[in-house]
Amino acid sequence: MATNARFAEIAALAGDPARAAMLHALMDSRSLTASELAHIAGVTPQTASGHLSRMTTAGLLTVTKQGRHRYHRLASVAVAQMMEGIMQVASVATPTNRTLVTGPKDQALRAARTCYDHLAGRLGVALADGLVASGHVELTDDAGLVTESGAAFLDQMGIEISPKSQTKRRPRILCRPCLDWSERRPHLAGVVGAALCAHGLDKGWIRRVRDTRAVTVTPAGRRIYHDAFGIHPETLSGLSQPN
Amino acid sequence: MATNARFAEIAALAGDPARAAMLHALMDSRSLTASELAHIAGVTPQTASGHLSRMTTAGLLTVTKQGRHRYHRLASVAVAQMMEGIMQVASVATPTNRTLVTGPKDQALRAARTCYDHLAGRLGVALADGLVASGHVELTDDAGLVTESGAAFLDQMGIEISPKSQTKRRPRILCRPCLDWSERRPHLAGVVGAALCAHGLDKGWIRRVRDTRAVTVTPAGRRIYHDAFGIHPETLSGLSQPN
DNA sequence: AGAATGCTTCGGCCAAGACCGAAATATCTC
DNA sequence: GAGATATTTCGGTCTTGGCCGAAGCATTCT
Repeated sequence: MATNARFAEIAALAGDPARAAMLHALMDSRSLTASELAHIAGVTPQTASGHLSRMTTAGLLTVTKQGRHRYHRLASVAVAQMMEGIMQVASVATPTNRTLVTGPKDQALRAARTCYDHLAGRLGVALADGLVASGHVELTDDAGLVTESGAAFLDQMGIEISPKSQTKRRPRILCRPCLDWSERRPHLAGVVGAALCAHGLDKGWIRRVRDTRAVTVTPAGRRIYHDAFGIHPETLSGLSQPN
Repeated sequence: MATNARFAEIAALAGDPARAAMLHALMDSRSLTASELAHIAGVTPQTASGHLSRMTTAGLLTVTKQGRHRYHRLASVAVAQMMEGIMQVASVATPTNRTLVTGPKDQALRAARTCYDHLAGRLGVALADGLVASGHVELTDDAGLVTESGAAFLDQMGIEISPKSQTKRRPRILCRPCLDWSERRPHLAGVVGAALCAHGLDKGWIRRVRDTRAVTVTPAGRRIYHDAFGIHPETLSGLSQPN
């Protein structure tokens, strides 16, 4: 069975600690150089080079050469979604229920992080909750949709979610729920999730923490996320530590 | 980073050919004994035993002991969804675009198969297409929903999609799109997909092919899938070979 | 009880591959 | 062109882990 071999090949590539660390680092949907990835994975450049070339030929990564740098990024959203799936399984407690040791770095990720192109962690879940509470979004574990009021709300906020490819003049636009591995509750992915994340970064409501997927909420963000999105101040206060 | 280690552990477990074959075999959401899985994976019982115990303690599988048999099955839908994600990535052509060799067994899977709890392959996609064409379902790559007419249609067909947990009296019920790895088009998963699959098996519209995830359409199914779901007869004719 | 079946544990073999040091290629800088 | 930086290739070591044969439990059958 050829498909089985390819399945195993892909999974095995994700199954090495060094490569997994690289893939995780690329989950913020940006490009990193080979040396940066080597540093992140904690291996020498030679070793990293081997890993990267294997992942590239397997179709997990794509490379863009720029001068003497080679920028690597995930080859497709499918790769990111595959990783979400693995994280989902990895996050459930084992039968032996060993408590996962969560370092400070991990704490920051649990507070707020990007998940490829959208927001996750407590912030992501709180955003989804706020939009659901105000009737702008309907969500289940399986699917989600933006209501007409939600479409109007997002439009008013200046958040564009109707790409040119949106040929149908359907009143509601669909979004994708993504089960949060740290919170075990759904947050917003898909077109809407990506738009919310991009817009937040653009407007300075949130800011990336250097070298991680973690983000922090700025004062401006704290204000707008409370006023417009209805997120409780107590929730927000835990997401703004600069660390 | 503890989470990274666990991520790699899970992915590595799925990344071995023998284990991958076992997991694939369990994707029909039923339980198989250790020896059956050993046979499927093409390894001796001892080897299989080791694999199975590792996957069980890692939380991928659960075991139910019954007499001298041990029935193994996927521990959760999360595991099945993780595998869908990996298959998704594995199914895209590599840059070198090597054509995947598709044996007869593979052909049967491409025609119609179960994907954990719902239908996939040409049949699954055709079903989704039919429901979309008749306005009973709306689908994008990101999300899907059952329209009011769709809810009425399913109800009339005797397909129950409102579990007791459905506390809200919302008129439309949500479903989940699942990108088909062989057809590269979405089919129906989630509550609705599972209900359609279970109902079809129950009514004898489709039948499982022994020892595989493949299914075939019975004459009764051919009739109803055409009359009620609007699937083109030419599409259906290719799905009924008994083999 | 004795035999057969299903499964697991133990011990040893062996190949795959992760890793690094050294050296070779690119590319940019001065 | 010389030197610095980024990345790859080569060669070799060493650990991991998949595999099976043999033996050991557990359960069921007669």
